[in-house]
Amino acid sequence: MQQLFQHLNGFYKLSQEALAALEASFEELILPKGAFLVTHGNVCRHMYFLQKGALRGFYNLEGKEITHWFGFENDFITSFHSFITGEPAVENLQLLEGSILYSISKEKLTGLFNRHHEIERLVRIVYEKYYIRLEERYVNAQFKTATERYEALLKNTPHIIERVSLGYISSYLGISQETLSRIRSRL
Amino acid sequence: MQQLFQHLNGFYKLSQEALAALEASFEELILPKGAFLVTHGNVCRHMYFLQKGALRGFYNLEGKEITHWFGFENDFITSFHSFITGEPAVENLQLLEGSILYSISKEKLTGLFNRHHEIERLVRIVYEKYYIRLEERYVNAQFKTATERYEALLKNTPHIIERVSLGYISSYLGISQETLSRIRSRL
DNA sequence: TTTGCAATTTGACTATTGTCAAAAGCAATA
DNA sequence: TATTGCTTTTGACAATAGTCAAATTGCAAA
Repeated sequence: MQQLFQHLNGFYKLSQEALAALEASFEELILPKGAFLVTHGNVCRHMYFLQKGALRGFYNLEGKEITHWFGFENDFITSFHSFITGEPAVENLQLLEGSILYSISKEKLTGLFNRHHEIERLVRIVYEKYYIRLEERYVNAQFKTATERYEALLKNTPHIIERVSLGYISSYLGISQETLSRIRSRL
Repeated sequence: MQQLFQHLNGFYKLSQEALAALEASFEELILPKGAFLVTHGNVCRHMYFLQKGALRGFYNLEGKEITHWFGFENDFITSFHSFITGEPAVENLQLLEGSILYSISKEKLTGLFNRHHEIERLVRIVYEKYYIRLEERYVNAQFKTATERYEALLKNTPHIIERVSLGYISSYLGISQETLSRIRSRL
């Protein structure tokens, strides 16, 4: 739990009381490679913190799996759409490695918001940061060529390339595996 | 101001006190077509609510203007990256039509957060909703073809096509103007 | 080591999109 | 009505990326 708290501290410094309340609300979760946190069609009622491990988010499009997201150490993870709206998730979240996570239900989180203004502030700040990050990914996706996107991945998140198979990465980059293979051979 | 309050009400219902505090903090802004809310290289210290009008966000890439965003009635507008981090904006925000806006400084907003937990809650909820919206745009950008992206635009936000010139729209879709013109002639 | 399977690369060809240049359409205005 | 400037369309060709199939590589189980 120390790792989670330290990470939270990077967003906003909480009081001892708030930290104690959080500590009582998170549950540790140890899951094997291949396990699913969220599956398509089901409502996702939890927010996860990934302490150790890796996972991918993917959905099905015309029979093919589209990987749209990777999560690693110190990421907050959920099907945001489902968690926020309460509607069934359109995507799946699956562990790529055996992982250690901490989970909190939406219900408990809402309760914490009511009792601790500062926890809601922390989450507001986390959303801000995640928003900016997503905006950057969006600009990358929309306005860069396949080669530029791969180069950005090499530069900004090389750990993805080291820990994830090419098939998933090419899907994540929105290009075919063959094209990615050719890009790599050219660089 | 009524329109802003009604819009906020759709996210979270504020008390009379909080509304009064907001009312005292927002400033009306009437600007002509072509005016800039934010320019590249300058820190954006305000959040805007667009009551009437339209605008685009764009940045320069290798001499070309890339339009990455449009704002219309009832949108919250800022250079999120700059507003949140305090760093200089990389993009410009320019009015496409004469517009009526309400503006609040980051400083005032932070003060409101401290005095009114419920205002911070409202903003947290707005961020959630904007996050989901951006996530959808991201998936569209990364995994759909040019034709599909244009069709999605027609279906989800037809007002954009009615009010914005093709040159901006093609840039927004991440395709050349000629390709967009050909897509339109084929449909 | 060898075998078997999955991941990755390569080849040949097709489809999509981009680029540059020219033409057509449209609207304000002199 | 003619002129001007801007937006949109069209044509010809080049570049980029996708698809399908086959070869190669890498790695783990036997």
